[in-house]
Amino acid sequence: MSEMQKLLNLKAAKAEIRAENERVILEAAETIFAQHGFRGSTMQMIADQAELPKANVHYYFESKKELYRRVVEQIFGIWLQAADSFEQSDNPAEALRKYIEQKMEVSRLRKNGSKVWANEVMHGAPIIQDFLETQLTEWTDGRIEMIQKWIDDKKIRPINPRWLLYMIWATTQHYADFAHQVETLNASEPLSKEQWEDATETVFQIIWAGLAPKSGT
Amino acid sequence: MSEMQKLLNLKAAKAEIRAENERVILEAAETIFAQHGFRGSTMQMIADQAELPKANVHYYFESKKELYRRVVEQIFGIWLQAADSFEQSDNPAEALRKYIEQKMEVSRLRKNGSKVWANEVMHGAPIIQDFLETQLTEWTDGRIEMIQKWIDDKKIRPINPRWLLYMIWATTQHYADFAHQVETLNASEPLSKEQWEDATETVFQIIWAGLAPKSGT
DNA sequence: AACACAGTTGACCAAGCAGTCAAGTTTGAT
DNA sequence: ATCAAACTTGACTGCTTGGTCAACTGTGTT
Repeated sequence: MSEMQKLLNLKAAKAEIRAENERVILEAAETIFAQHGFRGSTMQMIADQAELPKANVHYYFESKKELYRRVVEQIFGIWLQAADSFEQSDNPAEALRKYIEQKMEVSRLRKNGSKVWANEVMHGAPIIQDFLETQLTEWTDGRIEMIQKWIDDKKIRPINPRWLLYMIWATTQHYADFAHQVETLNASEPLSKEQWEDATETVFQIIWAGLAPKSGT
Repeated sequence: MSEMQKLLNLKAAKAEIRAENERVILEAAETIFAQHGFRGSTMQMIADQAELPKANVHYYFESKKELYRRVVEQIFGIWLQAADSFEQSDNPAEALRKYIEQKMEVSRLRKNGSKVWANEVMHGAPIIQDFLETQLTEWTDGRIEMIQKWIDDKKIRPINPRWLLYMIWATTQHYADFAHQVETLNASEPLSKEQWEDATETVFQIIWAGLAPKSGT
């Protein structure tokens, strides 16, 4: 083994421990922050969820704020990833279907992330204001332009694209952020696979029927 | 003045002070809870917002939880009031328009209330679970029946009424709960009167066009 | 003037919490 | 065996905060 190789092995082994622990803590933190909000969560709760001593959590993340910021950043990544599905087709019906399906899937599988994001925005986005002002603004403006083009090409009826986007965000995220209410109104049972599919289809159907130009024109 | 009259005057004067102070504190609490969540809000913040000493707030409300419960109950009242507008017409288009308009109006004028409600539900509704299980369930089931009748009468296309209701709730409440995001994406300006009207109209248009039976059938 | 009683308030306290620290342990290299 | 460096952890600390309390004020009655 060369000097370099040894060093790399050591570094790699240590890096793996670090990576794994950070992953575990971030996952635990997402769960706890989603359930109790930032102030309602304690480092002890997060440590217990991660099955680590509290001091160990502080070893990997300087402060509660820092940990929270990392959780929120991760979520924004997922949000952007889902957003890509908007680009996968030039056909409005297909693009919208893909996007709605993807957002519903995120709501189903990453409920906690969605809740943390909602909480953060609801409280004035103290941590992620810059994301909103830069990346989210750019993405939104781009999508609005795209939808406007569909309107100009008479592929969909003329509506304000911005309110359409908000409608899709709101409707799909509702199933994550208000999951507890949705469950309570479903006889306190989580939605079944069939119900998720039905809800997704219904959301798409209503929005698409609401946008499609009158047939025959 | 009779004995009775005197007593009543005194009682009335005192009751008024109490009523007024409770009103002021509840309003302050709604604002603070909306901004910071339950745990993020301190009694001191609420007292400052109400321009009263902290001990005085405790004189009128036994505990932070009690105060919070009162705020949430008040909001549920507003929610139910808005819900009534669903009943004002037998015509689906009119009933839906009224309901959407009403919910958007609540989002505009009672933003804070909506946020507190969202927060409460997102955290598992620890305080208002009974409301969800009784009143909200009953109301929802009633409305679903009503919408199902519209479908049976071919007044609207066949969709799952439940997902439609969630769509309306989500979309309209989005403008309150995510007001900060909406503002940031509006060049950090609150929506103008025209924008509120336009958004309301767009929401109704998309949903109604999404529901209306194909013309000619 | 004396009293009753609701309302007001500054000062205080005990609990809970984020963050620190110093004394450990583990792992791989020499 | 020894060392270095990353990782682990129980015990501790200072600050924040919900809630209490006892003294005080204002008002209307007798």
